[in-house]
Amino acid sequence: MKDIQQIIQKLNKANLKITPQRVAVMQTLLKLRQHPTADELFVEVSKKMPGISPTTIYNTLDTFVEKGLVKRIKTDADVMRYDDIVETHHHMYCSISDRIEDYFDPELDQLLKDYFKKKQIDGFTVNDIRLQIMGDFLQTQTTKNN
Amino acid sequence: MKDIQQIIQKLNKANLKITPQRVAVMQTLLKLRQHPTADELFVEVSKKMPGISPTTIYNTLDTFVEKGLVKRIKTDADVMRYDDIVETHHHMYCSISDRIEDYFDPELDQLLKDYFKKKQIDGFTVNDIRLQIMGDFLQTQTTKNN
DNA sequence: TACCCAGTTTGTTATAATTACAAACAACTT
DNA sequence: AAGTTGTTTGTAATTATAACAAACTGGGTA
Repeated sequence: MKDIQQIIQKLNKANLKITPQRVAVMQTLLKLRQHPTADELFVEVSKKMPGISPTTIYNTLDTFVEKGLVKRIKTDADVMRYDDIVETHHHMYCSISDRIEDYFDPELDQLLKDYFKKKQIDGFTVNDIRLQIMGDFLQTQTTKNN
Repeated sequence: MKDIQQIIQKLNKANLKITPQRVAVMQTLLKLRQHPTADELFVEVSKKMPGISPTTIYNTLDTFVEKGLVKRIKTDADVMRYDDIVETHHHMYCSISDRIEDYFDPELDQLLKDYFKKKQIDGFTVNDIRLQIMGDFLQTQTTKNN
């Protein structure tokens, strides 16, 4: 198992203690295709390491995300939000507050449309493209909503 | 209140019965800035219409989304997913199954980077751009994962 | 205008994902 | 080898959302 060595290196680089649980979670994450959920990881890791606590999975993943070893898909926000604007637009997510703003840009939409018309993705038909623009709102007045 | 008339028209166009609850939810959604959550809507609508059930809020929103009167931000999927790939990439979401695939495209990344370098968004600093490419995987073998 | 019924709303109850917390434990430093 | 700090565990709490069946109502119709 040479990839265990690599995992250990990764953890070390991130200043994390080497624990069997962390190694197992990372190993499983690397092995699984298809972006697993925390629960899927729990089930899978449990096969190798019965008795591991779900909490550990969550903790470990949080730590990994924090250290940049892993990314969360979807947003970091935690609940569904609703938007009465149905026409094409995108969203700016603030990394500090949980502010989310609309971003309209027909020029960009056209650009993307053209791009994907030219560059087909094989085996996939594109219906809609949504940008999540991550960044910071400049500290003018608002740090609210934390 | 002329916007109530517009709401009624919208609902009619979508073949939905005009109920005070639906009007109130839509009205509130239009009024609130900041993409409210279901719960925020519940609180806000409750002010005008005390006793409205949370379930109604959820039902109403689901119906609105179904009829295209409203959009859900984030994904339609329901849980967080994790990805061990930290380098820039995007995701293709299948509208039929809950399959999610990686999409790598350095050319596109460059394009977007250039685009946003040129076109600044005022009051906002862009750190990262994530595309959610919505569509369908062609029915080759897999309809799994539903 | 009164009636009817499909479509809505409601309350309650269930489920599922995630977090809080404190006690037990183990990795690494010296 | 021992101690401190970081990690894991189990349990219990919280939160968002869905299921369900009973009660109700909007709006077409007799």
